[in-house]
Amino acid sequence: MPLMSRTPRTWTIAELADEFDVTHRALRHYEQLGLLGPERVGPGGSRRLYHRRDHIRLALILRGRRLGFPLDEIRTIIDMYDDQPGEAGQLRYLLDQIGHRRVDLERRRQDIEQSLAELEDLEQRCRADLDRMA
Amino acid sequence: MPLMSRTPRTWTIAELADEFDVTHRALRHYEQLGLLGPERVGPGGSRRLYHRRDHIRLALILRGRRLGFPLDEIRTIIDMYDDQPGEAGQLRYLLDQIGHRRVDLERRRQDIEQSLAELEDLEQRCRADLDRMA
DNA sequence: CCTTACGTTGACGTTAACGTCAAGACACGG
DNA sequence: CCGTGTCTTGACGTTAACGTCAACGTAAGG
Repeated sequence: MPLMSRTPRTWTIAELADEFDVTHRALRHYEQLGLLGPERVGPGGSRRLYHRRDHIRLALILRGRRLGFPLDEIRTIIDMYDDQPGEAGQLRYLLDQIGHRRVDLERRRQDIEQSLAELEDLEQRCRADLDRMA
Repeated sequence: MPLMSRTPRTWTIAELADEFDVTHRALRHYEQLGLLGPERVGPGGSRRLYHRRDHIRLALILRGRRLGFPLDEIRTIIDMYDDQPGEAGQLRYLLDQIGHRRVDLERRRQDIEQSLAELEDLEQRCRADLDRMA
């Protein structure tokens, strides 16, 4: 009975695109911008092979996209997770970046909660109007 | 002593652009897309005059922009607040749209909270690393 | 009257994030 | 051997959201 490590899965471009519902083209685009780095296999290294790392990064990319972040900003963000800096100065710099990110995200959360509140308010008024008509 | 209504303020394009830190060009753009509708004053109606309605809408526009919504989607959203439909069918349609919006916003909130959680996790690890080094 | 400030309308330029061909390599079933 | 499917690399097209002139009008101050 194995102790850890399930089948070390990999993906072809079609499988990955399928699973995340993005196009082949988009994956190539993310790669050109340095967001993904699939292995090259086959004759002359002509085919892309995606590993768990890419799978994880793609999920982060798409979440960032849903939140409206530009791709190059997304890259610097997810790179923060991958690179484990060993030097103190780098660590401090990273902590600083994290701080900025947090401020940004918390502001967005504020915006969203405001929007939701106003939306629910509008909803109440609509329901009231409907009730009055019935 | 007046009962209500403070000075019914209006804005020139420069004042509005200044207050919200956007460009004259952006305001014209929003107008072309139907997001703003300033009054026209001066000789031959050659100058724009923005009222409270535009002021409010602009705030909503910018919040939508911060959240990454496309401008035409923002327009349909803020139009929901302005148009008070009197007919039952329209009201039901509006309630339906509100539902969609809510789903969207709640998903975004989820994304953001996930991001924040991971960020704080990373922050902890960084601080731990720093402490270990000191 | 001349400059300066503020405003106007085109109209073309730019960036981001892909979409959309075109043309070709490689493997496999029939 | 031939078509079908999957993949590759260019390379050009597209949309959104403005930026950036250019050219002009008007009002105010000196």
